[in-house]
Amino acid sequence: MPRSFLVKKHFSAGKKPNYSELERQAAVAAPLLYEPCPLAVIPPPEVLGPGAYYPPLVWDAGLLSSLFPGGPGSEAAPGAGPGLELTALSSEEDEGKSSGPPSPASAPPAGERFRCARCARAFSTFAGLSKHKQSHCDAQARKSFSCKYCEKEYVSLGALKMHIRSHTLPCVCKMCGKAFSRPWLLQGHIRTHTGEKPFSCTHCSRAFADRSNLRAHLQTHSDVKKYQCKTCSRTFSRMSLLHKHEETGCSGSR
DNA sequence: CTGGGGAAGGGGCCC
DNA sequence: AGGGCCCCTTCCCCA
Repeated sequence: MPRSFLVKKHFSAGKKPNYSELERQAAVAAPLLYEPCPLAVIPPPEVLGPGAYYPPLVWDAGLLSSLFPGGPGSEAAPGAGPGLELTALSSEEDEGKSSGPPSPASAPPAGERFRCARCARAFSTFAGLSKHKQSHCDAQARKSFSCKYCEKEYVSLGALKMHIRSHTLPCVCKMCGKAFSRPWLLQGHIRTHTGEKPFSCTHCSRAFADRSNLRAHLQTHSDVKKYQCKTCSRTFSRMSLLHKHEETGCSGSR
């Protein structure tokens, strides 16, 4: 799944929000910053000001259903409360509904629209796929919690629920409307508005909003980097740098 | 081109 | 069972 899967972005690619502008607004909107889960809670322009306000593109059930007819949100009762919509988890629905919104770009041929995530065998109907899934051995059958929005399967309901949050994105930033799957992801995002950087480097004066980024930074202080090219023995502070090095063609010497 | 920072995603573990 | 947190990873952008 792409990193940005279903994450609502309100600024065009290549453009970052004006954080300094947002920071100024943060003082005004601070009490509105974090709302654990409810949806559709973007303050009006008069509250946030033009710098922080984005059009009402809240990633809620209504938008989901408009984008994915028959997909996320379309089955939620009109009066259903906001927040995490997990009604989709009932075994009843999991059995009878097709998996979620197929990507238009990756839509398979009509004859194999339903593919078994286990053995990749394709079926023209969901019923055929369901029947096929039951034919798998017991050990495989134990991994029986299937996502209705995609074809991922999990061994536990908890794991499935966690995964489904990545489809429903119940945590919405009140500053910019961006939606996240988990509250702590939203908290990390809010730091981009507030400028809070609670993770400090013990070797230099730099501070980071994210622990993982601090960890990556600490590698820059290390003489021996963590990731080594098997061909030329050159070391890198990040795996991504090593991958990039390998992709661009390691010459085999340093 | 390379290295580094920033932001974000997911799985797994613990309480 | 659910939430919080940790860790790892990826992607984008910039110097």
